[in-house]
Amino acid sequence: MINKQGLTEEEFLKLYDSNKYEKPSVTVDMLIFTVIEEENHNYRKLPEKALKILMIKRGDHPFMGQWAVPGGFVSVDESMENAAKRELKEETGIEGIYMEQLYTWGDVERDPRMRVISCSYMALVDSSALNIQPGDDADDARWFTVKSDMIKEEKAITKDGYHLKQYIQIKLQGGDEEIDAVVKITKTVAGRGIHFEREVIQSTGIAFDHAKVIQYAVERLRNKVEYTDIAFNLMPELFTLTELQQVYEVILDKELLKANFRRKISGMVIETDHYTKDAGHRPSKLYKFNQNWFNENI
Amino acid sequence: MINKQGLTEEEFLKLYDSNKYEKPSVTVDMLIFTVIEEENHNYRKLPEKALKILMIKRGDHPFMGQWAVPGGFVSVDESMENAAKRELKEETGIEGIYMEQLYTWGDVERDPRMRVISCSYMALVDSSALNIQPGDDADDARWFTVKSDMIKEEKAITKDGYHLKQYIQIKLQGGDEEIDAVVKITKTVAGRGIHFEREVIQSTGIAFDHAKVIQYAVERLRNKVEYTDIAFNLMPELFTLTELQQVYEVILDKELLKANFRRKISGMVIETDHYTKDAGHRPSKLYKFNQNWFNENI
DNA sequence: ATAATAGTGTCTTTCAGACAGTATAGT
DNA sequence: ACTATACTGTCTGAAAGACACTATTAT
Repeated sequence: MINKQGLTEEEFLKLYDSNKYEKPSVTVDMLIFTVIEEENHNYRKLPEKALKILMIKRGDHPFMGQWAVPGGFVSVDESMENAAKRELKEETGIEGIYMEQLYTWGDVERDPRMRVISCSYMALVDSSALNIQPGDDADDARWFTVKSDMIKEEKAITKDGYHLKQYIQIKLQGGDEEIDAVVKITKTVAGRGIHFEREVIQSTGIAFDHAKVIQYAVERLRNKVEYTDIAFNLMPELFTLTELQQVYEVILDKELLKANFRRKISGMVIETDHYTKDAGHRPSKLYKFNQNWFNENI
Repeated sequence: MINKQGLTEEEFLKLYDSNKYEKPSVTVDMLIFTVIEEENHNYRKLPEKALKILMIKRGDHPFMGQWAVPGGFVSVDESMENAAKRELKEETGIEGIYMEQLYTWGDVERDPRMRVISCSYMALVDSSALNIQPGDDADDARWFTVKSDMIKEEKAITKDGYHLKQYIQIKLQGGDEEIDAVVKITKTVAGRGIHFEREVIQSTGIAFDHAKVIQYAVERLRNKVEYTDIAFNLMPELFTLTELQQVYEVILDKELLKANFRRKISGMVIETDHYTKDAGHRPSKLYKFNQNWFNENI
């Protein structure tokens, strides 16, 4: 077939100049979450758990000294998913874990160096795989406890709708570092039109716009925990139902009733013959993930 | 603050070379859906509705003569969302409608011209705004009826899990054109690892990998219709509950029971004093969208 | 009168939330 | 015996599914 300039597809492709226009840079950002047990002092009590995210201290400008989510540039000859896997491995040594694409951030002023479009991925690691090796262009890699709480909500009525503003505080705590930020989510309703906007309005120590990326990821994780089996990616091979419940509670940031929780997840797990021991109280049966749950249910 | 090379942030930014590495091109693709009434022959019967997507006939290589979703390149000085809005307006004349980001496709061989990363957006238009003007680099723009059906499902057990392959046929029909494709979705479960892959395995007349983008969008739309108010973006200002139900049915591709449907959406609508007339049967009350539904419920 | 749609009432089943109760290891 | 956890049974109310019934218009 020949086009208007009289070229075949082969000729067209040979003549095509892919550098006619200036291009943005593309990066991938990895939000790596895990749930870790905190220190325990009472031999009888079970250890508490906390949701953690891996952050890297920036060793160079811009945002030097602040903490950022690991990530890097996508080169022209690798797929975005492979770039994400490569970054994950380079910066943490972790491989073969659960990963899903979150969102692509395309604002113009995200990076003071140049125009950068960033595609964020969320990865979930089970707490047993925790050998983090900081990469080259980073001073330090560290797990931070994540807290995400709505601190204010405002509603303003307009002539044909309203604005709803939610202020969500992201608090990260890791060792001696405690950094936080506030993300403002604006929902604008006008007539039948609905529009969302997410903006970092305050940040101490969290680099770039990563506070809103983290807030988005936590929101997605909370949603998905309720209706998928995503939480099992945070569990070791064998686990007790109480441990599983703790993971749900830590993500949802609320307490659940044991009997109801067990009823709800009963189809997603398979009993084993193993038990915990030496716990200072009644031992608990160990369970494993039921791979077939999703297909039985949908 | 000074970095390892002894540069301040200002100096660093001045010296930074953003063209060290070759960059991929970035495009936005717009999946514009609407629900339109089909021709009606019986004066008494209500017209049937169909889910439609806007496609553009490619006027040049590659995929010349095939149909593609509207889209275009993101320039370095516009945000991705603005690029999406601009494309929407340029190619269709439509403005100010519902739009959400869907997914970013990052495979290496998506476009024979060069490496292209494509971010897809879904837009929903109400059926009353239908003045489509084809843009410059397109021969023709047309609404196609969308059908998405699973035609085959295979499960193969492996030593520590299984592969689940779903074959989904995308059928587009618009005027004299009838084009289709098959998308294969592979779910690989190995141990606790889960991985999804989406691949176009057959396509007649649908350009690039757009068949899988459309399949993904329809899946998302079906999900969101069930638990959000997204369907109202497809409705005119005033509508009957039967029309609303038809929109739900067309998206979900199944019939719903009237009484249950009305109970379910009762909180999302507000009664008006208006009625339909001249319909060969009992007139119907007109409703409008209840802007406050989401906030009352969450 | 009739065809076709508009609109309501209610029975049943399912599921989430709340709570009370029993069981069992280690010290 | 005591403590902290493991595990189960059941009541309640809300929501989803199924179905039967009444109401109203243009022709």
